[in-house]
Amino acid sequence: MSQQRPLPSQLPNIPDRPSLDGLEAKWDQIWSNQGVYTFRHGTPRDQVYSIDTPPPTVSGSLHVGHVFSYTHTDIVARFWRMRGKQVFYPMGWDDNGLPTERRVQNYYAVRCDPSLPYDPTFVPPQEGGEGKPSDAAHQLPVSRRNFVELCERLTAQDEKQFEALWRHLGLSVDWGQTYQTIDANARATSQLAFLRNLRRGEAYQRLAPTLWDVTFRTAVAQAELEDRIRPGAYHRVGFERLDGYGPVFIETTRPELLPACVALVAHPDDTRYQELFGQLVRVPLFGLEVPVVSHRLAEPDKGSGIAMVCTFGDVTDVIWWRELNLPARAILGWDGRILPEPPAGLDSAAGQAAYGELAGLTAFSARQRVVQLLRQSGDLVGDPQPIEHPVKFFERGDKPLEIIPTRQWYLSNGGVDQALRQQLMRRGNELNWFPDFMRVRYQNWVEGLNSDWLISRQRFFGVPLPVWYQLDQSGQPDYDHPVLPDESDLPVDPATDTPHGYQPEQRGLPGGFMADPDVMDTWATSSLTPQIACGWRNDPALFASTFPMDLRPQAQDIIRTWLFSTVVRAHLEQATLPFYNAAISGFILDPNRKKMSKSKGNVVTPMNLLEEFGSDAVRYWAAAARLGTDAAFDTGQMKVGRRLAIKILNASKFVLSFLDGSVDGSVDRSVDGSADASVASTWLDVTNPVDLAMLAELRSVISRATDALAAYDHTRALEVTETFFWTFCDDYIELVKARAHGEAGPAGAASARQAMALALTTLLRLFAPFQPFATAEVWSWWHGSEESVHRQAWPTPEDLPATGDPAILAAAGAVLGVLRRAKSEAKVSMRTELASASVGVPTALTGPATAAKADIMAAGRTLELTLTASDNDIIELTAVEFAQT
RNA sequence: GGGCCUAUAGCUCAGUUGGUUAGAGCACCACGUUUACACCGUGGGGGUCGGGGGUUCGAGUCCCUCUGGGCCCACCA
Repeated sequence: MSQQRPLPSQLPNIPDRPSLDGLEAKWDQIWSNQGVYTFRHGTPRDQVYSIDTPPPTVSGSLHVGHVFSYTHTDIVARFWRMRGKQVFYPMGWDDNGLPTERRVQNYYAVRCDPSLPYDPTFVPPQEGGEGKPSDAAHQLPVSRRNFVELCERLTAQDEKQFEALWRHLGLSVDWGQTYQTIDANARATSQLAFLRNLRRGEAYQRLAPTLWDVTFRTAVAQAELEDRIRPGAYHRVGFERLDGYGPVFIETTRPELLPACVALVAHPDDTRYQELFGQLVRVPLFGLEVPVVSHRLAEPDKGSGIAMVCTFGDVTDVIWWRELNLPARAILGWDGRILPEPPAGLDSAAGQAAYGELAGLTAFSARQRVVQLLRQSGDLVGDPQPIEHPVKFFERGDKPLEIIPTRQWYLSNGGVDQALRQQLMRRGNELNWFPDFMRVRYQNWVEGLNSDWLISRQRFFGVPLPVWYQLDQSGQPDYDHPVLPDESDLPVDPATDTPHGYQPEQRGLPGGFMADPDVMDTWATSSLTPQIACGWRNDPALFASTFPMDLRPQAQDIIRTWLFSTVVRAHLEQATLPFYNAAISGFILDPNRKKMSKSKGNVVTPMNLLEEFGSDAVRYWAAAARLGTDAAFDTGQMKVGRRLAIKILNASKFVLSFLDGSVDGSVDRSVDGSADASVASTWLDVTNPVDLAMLAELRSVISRATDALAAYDHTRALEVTETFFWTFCDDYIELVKARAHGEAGPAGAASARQAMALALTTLLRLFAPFQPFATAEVWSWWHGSEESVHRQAWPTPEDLPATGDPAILAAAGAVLGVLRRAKSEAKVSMRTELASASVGVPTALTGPATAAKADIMAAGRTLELTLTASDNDIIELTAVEFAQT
């Protein structure tokens, strides 16, 4: 609410030499104590701006890319807060998943064994092991619950460090709103959502070929794949025809899968193989008889045009196997090694002997062995032909994925159900994308889905699937009728908790029960960050006032994972988008234009950066880069940002030095109130055309900056504000300095002082989202530290008078520039007086320039100034006379 | 194989529906101890807008094409 408050007759808080040093710690403390960023519960939805902050992975370190993108989000948060919204700006910590699991194993020298009981008195054998991974033999097995406790303990330390960095950077997060993706509420939320999915038939179990990482020994989802170019070789291998004609030659990159061969396949129109379709051929070495079949996916111009189908060499094999109803003859185990026993059907003595040569070998070694055997038998034609080809990898893995039949949980995501796919496509179109072209990434991904979302993982640290199975009298689980917990019991750990209707002693016994051994994909929890942060499960009032959220800020590389999966969950559970706007930040490139990342070893430690340049400076660098655009790591920009912050301090100090009880520079509108109708009273003193011109220009700056920020274009807002600010400092202040000192009388002084004050209060608020520390510091000189600039109302054009002609300031600046150039070319001080000067001014600018003539003469130390209309369209000096010294 | 982004001064980038002589900052050069600021100020030099073609009175901007860089997707025998 507006209150007319007497201005202090002096402003004692202004230091003689303003400095940025120490502002981060000072203001973080004050903001924290005053709760400047605290979200007010119970605020109606339309007065809330809610942000689905990306929870950083805590088992790593923050790098400069985080500083970059989180700054973008903070600018948005600060803008909307000043626009009067209650900003819901939580911070999550992603401590769920493989990175934490590995780190805890090494740090405490333990490993998770879900079959073990919980030990409440457990003490880890070691604390602080970093560096080399300790091998499994030296890791003490512990229960899942003990393991999770260790994860929580370790990540709590990381989270403190992360929070310290974010505070130093000036993120206006409400630190009372934090969550962890492995905390009890996140686990319960994740399990609850799963149970609801299960109840509606969206989650289901299948025994099916699964993309499998042999290092982590877990299934992985389509979204976690990446192609890598790897060397390989075509091996030309002959299959004996049973009709007595010569052999059929195929080319394969995976000869070790010959014992898993179930058919040969060629295109139905391929004339070369027409007579073979329906016939049997014999697999070399292994003696299996397999049919020759046809399928449209076989490409006549690839290799010999006829391929062997194995169970399973790649995803095409899976398609052929499924669509052609071929038998399964899997030979790879979970560890990626050839299974000890030959598959069904491999009956011949020679075949079994050959298989025995491979059993137990890795795929790589088996391949070499098979090549030797094929050479000996004469079935390999020529030498293998080296090629480079894309191979599917788990994005975190370093061995090629295999495809292994396993029992897994899936969540419907449009990969199978075409109607759902169309709905999700529409959700992507409903969403506002910044920049808009990122929408295409989403569309590409949804269009390319080829299976439902595989959400089960054969890992230990994660949210357990909340499922048990009853065991029949022979001890076999009944997968078709899972035993589920009550929603009120969540979170549960089926490995230690007992389902209703059973006794703990019945675990694992015939007639008893067993736990589903798996945990959920980390994205199965991360995809619920809006539901977790907004209290879907346990705080309906908060949920109502914050969901769907306003903004999802995130990186471009996880559109297919985090963004898409979040859309899926909200669509299935709430039948809405989870958020209305998505702001996609780019990557940070090092000076060689390579993506900066930890693995590339070219990362700068963020805290060092913040300490060296100052947080406002680093924020400036980040703010100067547009959403969706990769940005260069550029300390030059940080220096510029630092210069700007210092300039804000110094210019403000100068302006404030003129303020006393006669000048009301405050536009008294707190962020929680409405515009003060009496604001215009402060305009009455502003009478000089130069002052009015400056304020008119600033009105336009307010409009442009506001429009830009409302459209998530923070770079534009910063640019217009900054450009104006430097003109304000370099031209306007210089023009009116003498008048403000009273050299042109009290009315002129009052006008200049009032105009400067209005400009300053406006500029500080326009800069506040970008330079929170410098602006807070200056605001406190003026209004005391009890009142934060960060809760002031965002400026509106109506705050300032509109009667001025901006051309006056522009013309005055240009004429002043001509006088300065004359002095610069004469190599004299800017203080040097000019006895007289004549300046030719384009006709259209003579009026505006003349309106500022007195200020130009004072700023240019020119005793006699003649402004003449010129046909020329540039401003030029026509005569000058230096004063005698 | 399909698609997206990008190419403007030595560097980092603006350039909003096509419209005077393409801008800023950094860097560079010159000058200046100006009581807001030496973590400074003032002024200056510097660009055939990636190449080629086209539309237009007029193209950095629109179209075609080629090339370089970054990225996404794809069934990888």
